[in-house]
Amino acid sequence: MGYNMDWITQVAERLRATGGRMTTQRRLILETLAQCTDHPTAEEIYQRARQRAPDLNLSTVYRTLRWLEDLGVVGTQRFEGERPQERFDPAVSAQPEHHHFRCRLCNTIIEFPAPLLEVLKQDFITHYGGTIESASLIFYGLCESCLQKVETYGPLSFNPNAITGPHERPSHSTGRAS
Amino acid sequence: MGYNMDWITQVAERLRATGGRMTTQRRLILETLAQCTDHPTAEEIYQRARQRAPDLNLSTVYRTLRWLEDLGVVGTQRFEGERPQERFDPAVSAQPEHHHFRCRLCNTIIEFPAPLLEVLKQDFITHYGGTIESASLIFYGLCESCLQKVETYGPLSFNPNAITGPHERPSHSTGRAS
DNA sequence: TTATATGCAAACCATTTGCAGATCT
DNA sequence: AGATCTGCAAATGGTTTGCATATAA
Repeated sequence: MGYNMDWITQVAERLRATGGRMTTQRRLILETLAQCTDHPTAEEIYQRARQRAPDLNLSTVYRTLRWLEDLGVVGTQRFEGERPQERFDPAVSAQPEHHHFRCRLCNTIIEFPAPLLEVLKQDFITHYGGTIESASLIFYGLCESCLQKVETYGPLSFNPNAITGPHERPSHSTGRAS
Repeated sequence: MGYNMDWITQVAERLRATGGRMTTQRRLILETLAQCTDHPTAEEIYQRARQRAPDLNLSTVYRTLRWLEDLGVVGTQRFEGERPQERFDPAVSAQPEHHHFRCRLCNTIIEFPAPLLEVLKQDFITHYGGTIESASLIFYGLCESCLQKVETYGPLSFNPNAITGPHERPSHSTGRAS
């Protein structure tokens, strides 16, 4: 390996500086995060990391992620239209203020900068006073590629990465159905 | 009563138009929602409504809220820094595109319009293509009133409406603490 | 009369936590 | 050695669901 080694080293330093210890599991989770190009759930991180250390435990993953969150190394967000679990974003450390677009069909997430948001914040403060410390902006829609497909093939159900299961609320049945 | 009767009647019509029935419980929940000036959780709606009908059940509240959500009558959002439960927003029907500011201290939520967001959407599409169907924008910070208090009395812990309990993650202990 | 809704209790799932044993320094 | 972690299992809390009964149309 050697990918992003600087990043891991930096995190390890911050860790030690706050009285923490670098363990095998933490290094593994960090390496797993460093390889992410997406926004995985805790479970996904767990599955990926576990391939290299089968006795890794999910609660260790959670604890490590919370610790990284406190350190400002990962961000978290929840997206609509899927199970209400958290997704973790290893990109915050590199680009503190970025926002998210999520494709309704293929679930791809695009990160984008939004410098214009500052104007919106200022607008808000002008009207309502107070201060703004952070902002979350999420766009939902169709990514370019899915848009093309829909335009070509029509709006059929095309959802390769759909996460299925409870909490999806397909039709919240209210009792005996017809 | 008589407050917002139009609104309830309108919802009832939409309901019947889709093969649903207007029941005592649904009317009660609608009336409770009509009186909301905040963004209550399902549990809060349940507690308020239950004062008039003690045998109302929480699952009925959930089912009714989901149905209203599908009808576009209530919106839902989750805010950071509190238990990860949904909050319901009866104001969507009146102002389809509004956004939220949440005060970190008193938890007040301010709804605001953001017409400038259209520019941001256009910006995004210019860079990445695709389409945007909806957007969620949340500002976190201090409302004017809390800002004043902090400026006057200093940044002590002032949190009258704080929701306390698990899921708050005060310090995610990783084992025996010092 | 009969499809639809309710209450209840149980299930579900994401996340957290207590504790005994393992590990870093 | 001694504080800090990990794995495990159990608890927690929000939300959903199956089913028998009640109710609106």
